[in-house]
Amino acid sequence: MGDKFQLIHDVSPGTAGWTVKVVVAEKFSPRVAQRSPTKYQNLILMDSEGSTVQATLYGQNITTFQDELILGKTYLISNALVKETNAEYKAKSGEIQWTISGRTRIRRVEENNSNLLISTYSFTDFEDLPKYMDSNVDLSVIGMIIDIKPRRIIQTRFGKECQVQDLVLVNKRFDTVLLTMWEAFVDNECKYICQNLKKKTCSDWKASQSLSISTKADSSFFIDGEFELVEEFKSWGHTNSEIIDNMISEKHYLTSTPSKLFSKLSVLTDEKDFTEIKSIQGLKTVKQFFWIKGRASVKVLNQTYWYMSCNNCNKISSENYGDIYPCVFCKCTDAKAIPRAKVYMQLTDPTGYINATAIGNPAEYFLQSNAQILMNQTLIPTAASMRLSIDEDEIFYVKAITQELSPDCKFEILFIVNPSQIAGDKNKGKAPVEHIGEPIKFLEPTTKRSLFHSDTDDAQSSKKKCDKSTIEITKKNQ
DNA sequence: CCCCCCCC
Repeated sequence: MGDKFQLIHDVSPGTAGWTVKVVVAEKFSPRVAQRSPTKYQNLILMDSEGSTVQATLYGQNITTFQDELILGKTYLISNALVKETNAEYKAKSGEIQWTISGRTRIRRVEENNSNLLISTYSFTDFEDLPKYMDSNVDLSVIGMIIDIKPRRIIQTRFGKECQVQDLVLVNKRFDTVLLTMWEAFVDNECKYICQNLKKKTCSDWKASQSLSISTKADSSFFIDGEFELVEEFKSWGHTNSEIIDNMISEKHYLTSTPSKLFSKLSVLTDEKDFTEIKSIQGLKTVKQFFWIKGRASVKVLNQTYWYMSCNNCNKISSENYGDIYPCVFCKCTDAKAIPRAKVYMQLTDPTGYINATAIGNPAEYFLQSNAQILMNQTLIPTAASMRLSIDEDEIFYVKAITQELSPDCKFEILFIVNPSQIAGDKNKGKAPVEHIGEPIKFLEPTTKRSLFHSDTDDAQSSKKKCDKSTIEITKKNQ
């Protein structure tokens, strides 16, 4: 890791223009907030000095960035939202948290910093595992996978059905342990391991497949995509390929496993990991559309009247104007970063007022400006530089988004129609042909889910899954 | 369709 970049400690709330090179040291499973339907995912990032910072992803960004921030990989990160952790919860003052969102710039660096990462782990010897049985401690082990058993369904003591799958690990002393993967780990990590197993010849695989497992909290465990994480196991595997071959083919560690030795180190018993159905039953986002005839004006002058966007999907971009880049949202490989107008304003009619946001065309129409001008404008605008209020009635098509736990609706202006454009009452109730706004598109509801996302998506519906992996002890192989 | 923020 070079040192031309800042370190985690150099970045405080308000620090500008920073870039930190980090390794994704831990990646926790996405969770649903206890007091709101918000989904969040915490990561631990580590810089070249081994300092760490907690980074959080929210909502849709979790799936958006899941292939972007891979455990064990190195990234250059800039422009994350940096703030002190909530005073209500922080253990000590000065604790910093990064929020990763669409405006965060993330660049993959092809560097292997696994040694740095590994150096922060303390691994428990397989032979010491029995003393931790049933103690519910978090620990890490390191080893090579030499077998994957079929997945199976078990019933927990609460009657819940869980899918599990066993892996057999071997360490450098040829001790074996059975690692049981639970729920989402079966769908994700086990599937991933199996895929790689099929792609490679047996000797390639066993010689290079190495991993470290952390049962820390609900953290994912490490499996490096290219299996380069634990170099030392590569050479060990090559040197001892005959013995490992024999273990794989003979499987004598299985026949010599007394079932009574199977005892879980940790069981999912934490009641607070489960969600009461009644607390999620009524939750839904209500969206309503309606028309308002009235006037609009900007009340908050000091706001940002634009954001950098993807020319393909309009989502926020972390790139510089004009740059061609792969968009994390729409996956367009040659997206272009272009400004998009945005304005926060107040709508009034004789009965009252609401605050509303307009984005894109309606914003440009209202401001009588365009995104590029807005982007280049450095001073707080005045009425001379853009229109800040409309002095005659216009018709606004507004979307209301009611948010759980937020007392106020948020309003968004989808388009603006000048009343003169509407000829008489014949068009009443119809969308006008000429409107100032985005083209109206009627899209089939789409789902962005893919198989590999099912973990996160299920996590919010069924709340927290039991995604801990437990280590079960098998008889040693010698 | 887009912005903002969000959790322990």
